[in-house]
Amino acid sequence: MHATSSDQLSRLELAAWRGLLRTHSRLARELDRELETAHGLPLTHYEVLLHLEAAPEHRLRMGDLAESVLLSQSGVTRLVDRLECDGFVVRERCPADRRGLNARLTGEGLAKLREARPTHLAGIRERFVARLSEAELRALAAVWTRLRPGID
Amino acid sequence: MHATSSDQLSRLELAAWRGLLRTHSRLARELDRELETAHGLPLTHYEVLLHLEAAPEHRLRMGDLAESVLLSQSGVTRLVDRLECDGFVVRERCPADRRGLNARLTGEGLAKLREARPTHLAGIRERFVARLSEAELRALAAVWTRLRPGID
DNA sequence: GCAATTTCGTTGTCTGGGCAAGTATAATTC
DNA sequence: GAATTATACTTGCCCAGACAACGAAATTGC
Repeated sequence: MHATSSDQLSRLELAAWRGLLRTHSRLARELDRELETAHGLPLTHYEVLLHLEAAPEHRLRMGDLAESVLLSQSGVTRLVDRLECDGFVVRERCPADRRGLNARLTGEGLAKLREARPTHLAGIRERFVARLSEAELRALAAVWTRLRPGID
Repeated sequence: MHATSSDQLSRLELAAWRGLLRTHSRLARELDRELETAHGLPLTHYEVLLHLEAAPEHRLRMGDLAESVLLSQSGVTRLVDRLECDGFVVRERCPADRRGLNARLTGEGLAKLREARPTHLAGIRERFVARLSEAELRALAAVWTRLRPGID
């Protein structure tokens, strides 16, 4: 094995780390392009629709949505603006807490999601899932679990 | 095992995929913040310095640099602009091909890199490397290899 | 029940980065 | 060797997203 001094990374460590950066960068770019050209839908938009579909009654508070799609609150405000313009989502004042808003998926939004989903799933499958064995998928999932913050 | 139909992902597949997105997002954000607050150096800047240091004579063509840091050419043009303002890098017309430019690391740039490196390495170690076993690191490296484009 | 504080979302502003067009040099073709 | 084509960067323009400041509603403390 390579020595692992405190102020440098071994080749293995470096490969594991830089691979994450490179792979993510490439896959995110490719999948976004694919979705955009096939359906005129950027990946961020797709992800909002997806999370809304999965939510009870197809609605989510703005803040929860932000967390789901890994964006800042203001980022989501504007993202939902665009989706509302497209008619894929509507904002509804939340009755229980009148500060809050629910973003709700419209029929049109759901239709768009269903149209785009096969493309995206196929893209993930082709570039990611299908290239890995079940053992490798398990290993990945285990790694992500281990890396969750606050878990020592 | 979960069935793997052609138009949806199994839980395992989903966990492997979404984990990549989440983990990358969180780590990139945290490491960038850390470097920025500790040394006033964004992660992208750090990466340029790092790749230049590793290059022969501490210099790289703009295009090669773009590839290294996973950015577009215009992105690197502007990134090098900023680094040149900071005095960490200089552009030198390439004698062999006078269209081209080399970005060269300055002494100041090298000093800054050396100042920032321990912070960044410690960050990677703490959040990533140290949480994984050697077997897991190997598994990750293997996965990245498998996912390289054009490899079936 | 009225302040003080906290929470939820939006808005103003700024910055980084992508694409397409532009400029300059090199390579190729005839 | 002149004209075309290709390559290496830069620039103009645009867009998405972050942060901080803000308003509105809820919660807490007294």
